[in-house]
Amino acid sequence: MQSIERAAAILRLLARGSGRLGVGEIANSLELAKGTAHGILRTLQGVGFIEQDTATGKYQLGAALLHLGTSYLDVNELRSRAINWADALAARSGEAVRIGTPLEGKVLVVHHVFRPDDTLQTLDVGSLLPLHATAMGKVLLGYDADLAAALRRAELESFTRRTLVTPAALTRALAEVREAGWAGEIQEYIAGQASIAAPIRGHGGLVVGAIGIAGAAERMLDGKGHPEPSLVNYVRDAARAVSRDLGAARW
Amino acid sequence: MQSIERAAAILRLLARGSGRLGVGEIANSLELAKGTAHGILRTLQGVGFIEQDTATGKYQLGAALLHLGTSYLDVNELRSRAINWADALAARSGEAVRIGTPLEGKVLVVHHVFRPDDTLQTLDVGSLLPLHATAMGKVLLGYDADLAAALRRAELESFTRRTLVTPAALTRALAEVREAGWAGEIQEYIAGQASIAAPIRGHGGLVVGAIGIAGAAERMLDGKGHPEPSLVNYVRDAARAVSRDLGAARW
DNA sequence: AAACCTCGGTCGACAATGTCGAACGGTCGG
DNA sequence: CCGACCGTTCGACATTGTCGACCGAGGTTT
Repeated sequence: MQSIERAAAILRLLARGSGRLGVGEIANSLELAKGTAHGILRTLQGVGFIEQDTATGKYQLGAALLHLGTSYLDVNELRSRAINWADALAARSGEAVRIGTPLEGKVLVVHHVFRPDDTLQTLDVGSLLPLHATAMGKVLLGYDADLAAALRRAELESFTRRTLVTPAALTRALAEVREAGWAGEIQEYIAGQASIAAPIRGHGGLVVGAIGIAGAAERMLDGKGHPEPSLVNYVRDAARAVSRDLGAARW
Repeated sequence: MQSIERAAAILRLLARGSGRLGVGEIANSLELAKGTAHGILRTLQGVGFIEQDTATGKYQLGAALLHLGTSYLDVNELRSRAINWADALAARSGEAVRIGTPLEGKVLVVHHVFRPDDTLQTLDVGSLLPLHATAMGKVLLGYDADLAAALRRAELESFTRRTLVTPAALTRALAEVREAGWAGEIQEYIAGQASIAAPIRGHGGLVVGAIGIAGAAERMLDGKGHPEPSLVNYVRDAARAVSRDLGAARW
């Protein structure tokens, strides 16, 4: 059903570009005839998925998507089961908690609990984080061979001096994740920040997501520069609890 | 482009039903052949807009929609311009602030600032509120004749004893809104709650949204049971400020 | 001020594409 | 064990989306 696929590609393009795009730019990016692109755009506008700036004639994402997106949150079982455990984990660890699931070669944040007592934070439910530079991403990569294989074909973007950018380093890290049953990340995504995450398993023991905490490196690490063991245990306990709620038998 | 329209109808259906639906149910609701519905569903699944429960075979909304929805928030000019004024309004009024825009005969909440000092609230960005039972909705209806005409063909749902359910009462209320330049609502949506809202105007003075506060009726009303004048002024000032930011010349 | 370019939008002919209904195989309930 | 129901597959048909050339408006350059 190629017209729907093309429509989806247009929406993804508009979401990535973070701005307004014209018919010509869209048709060019997707290698479509201008007329074809125009037809799809007009239909998407009709259903409210995109809006057109009356002044410039350019297109941007539409309001109907916001409602669909939050409706997804209501239905998402991973999120609804994890929500209580996430609050508890935030209270025990004193750090911000996130729950993520893979999407388009990134980690989609489906839930986010702010760090207790710190009010100036922005909610990043719906944002996409890199797979190779976050603890949640490493967990998902470690337990999903397809995901790891897909990433190996792409270039590993560097965010800080400590980001793992070579496939060899990443492969080694993922093996450690599988052995340990959890993942850590120290200043590989944001300088001064570290994170810890563990896998959430669904029905048959399959990893469907990850739960993790993130915060200032000095709070997350012990004297030897490793992730604080007590925090690791909090995260692993939370992950196991959520997995149990989801029906994963013996994890 | 009917296949895209049908795909959008399926997504709306899944968002409304707040649960998983089977191929048969979807095909029935939309009066499609089962085979046709299946084709669209499989494509939507391919692009991540829906997911299929492996156990029951039923379909639900997918993760890609969450990212698109939050991407919409990033590009929405109404929201980005209003965000600072909304914080100020919340601080001055001491109440929760919402910004809304019309969508599918409802009010879509595009921004929400919690009431200061009260932490136990749920973020309802992305939710849909009724047009006829909220102050924001009345504002949008008062300044958009098409919207009001569309609602007149539908039944007015009753939420509390005070909800306006007759077209005559609503028409009268909307006339008052236009005359006063703001709208109030007292226990018409949720018992014990009241709200005040004012219109936000875009470029040519056209009303593109509404900003309002909502809270416990005893805090929102003066001795005579009317919306507290000082709060009304705070809301109107905020609405004017946002309108100015959006380029509305002399409002 | 006139010529030019770029942009979003329109149109009509062609065929690729999505539609439909019937048939298949699985599971669940009686 | 039978029957009903479900998601899925398949192939023939024609509807529907695709394409590229053309149009007119707005802005820029000459």
